[in-house]
Amino acid sequence: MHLPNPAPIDAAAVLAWYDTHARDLPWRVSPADRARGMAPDPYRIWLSEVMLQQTTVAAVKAYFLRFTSLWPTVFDLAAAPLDAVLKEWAGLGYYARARNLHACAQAVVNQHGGKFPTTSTSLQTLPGIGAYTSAAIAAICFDEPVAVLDGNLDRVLARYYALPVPVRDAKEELRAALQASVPGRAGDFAQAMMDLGATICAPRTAICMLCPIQPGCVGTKAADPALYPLKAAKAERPVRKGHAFVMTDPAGDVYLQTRPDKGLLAKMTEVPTSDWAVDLPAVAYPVQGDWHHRGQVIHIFTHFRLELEIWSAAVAPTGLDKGWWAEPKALKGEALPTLFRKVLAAAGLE
DNA sequence: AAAGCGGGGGT
DNA sequence: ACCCCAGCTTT
Repeated sequence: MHLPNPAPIDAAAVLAWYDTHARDLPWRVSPADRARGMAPDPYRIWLSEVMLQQTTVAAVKAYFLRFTSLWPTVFDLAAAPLDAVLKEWAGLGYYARARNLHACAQAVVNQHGGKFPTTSTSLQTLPGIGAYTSAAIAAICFDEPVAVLDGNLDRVLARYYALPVPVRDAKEELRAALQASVPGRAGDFAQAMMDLGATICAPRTAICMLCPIQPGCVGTKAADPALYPLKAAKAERPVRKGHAFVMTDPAGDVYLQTRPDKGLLAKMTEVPTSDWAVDLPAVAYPVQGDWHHRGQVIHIFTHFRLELEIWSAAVAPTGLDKGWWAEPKALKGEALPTLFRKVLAAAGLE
């Protein structure tokens, strides 16, 4: 074991800090309102938590406000077409989240009468809700005394315990240590610890002087807390290359199509491309036309770097049947991931 | 247990 | 250039 006898976090100190330093977030019930008995809306907490998976608060805010404006309740979201949800999600990334979000809304409506389950165990059976999100919803909405452990908390706890191994190799120990620290105000505690990780114990800077749990922090005693968490070996990012084809018809409309149901950017909108390969494939234009090279687009995915050669041409609107022709001014409303917005921009559209 | 899956902002 | 973020699902 790496933590033979981990001291619990001083939850009272964390909560006292939170009472005066809680961030003001669109989906949050403030600690003062919570103390008055105001309870968070599980729909809004769920929506925010799904959006926040691997995504920063700053990026989420506008999407959250847009979604709750369009679909104020889980019934509204469940009744929306998946296409509309994907369009609104475009640009936020990890598009499986949007498909699971829609499926989850429908499950809540059709199988739970429109009410979210109230325990972490039952929440975890829903699409797109895993260990973290189920715990977060149960704690924040229903004060279930459960450990809410995310990447943010991994870092805080690795520092607090001066964890001598990468977090990956001690995940359950950290969870047990956090679980042993959860107080009655479980929801506020969960949110407080995340605020602590975001504002005090941040990835590169730890403002230990302001930290409510600095007295018990082994990382500050033993060494520089910023040394933690220890990093596992890094994997190199491979490169893939391909061609992208932007076609306009005599009316100036752009040819778009829908990506396959599974895999990368599933069901999102794209322009035709070649395969993406280690060696740049030979150019094979989709149809005849006066093709021009419009430069290169580089896009970084988590697991590879993509380099696309951009080609554009004015073509006759025949011989293409999979997709549709879209007016350039309507591109903003399409379910285009950032990659293909870059492609269209390189071709002089958008 | 490992791999696949986006995008953006901070440093 | 690199890091990392309120992770989940599939294999």
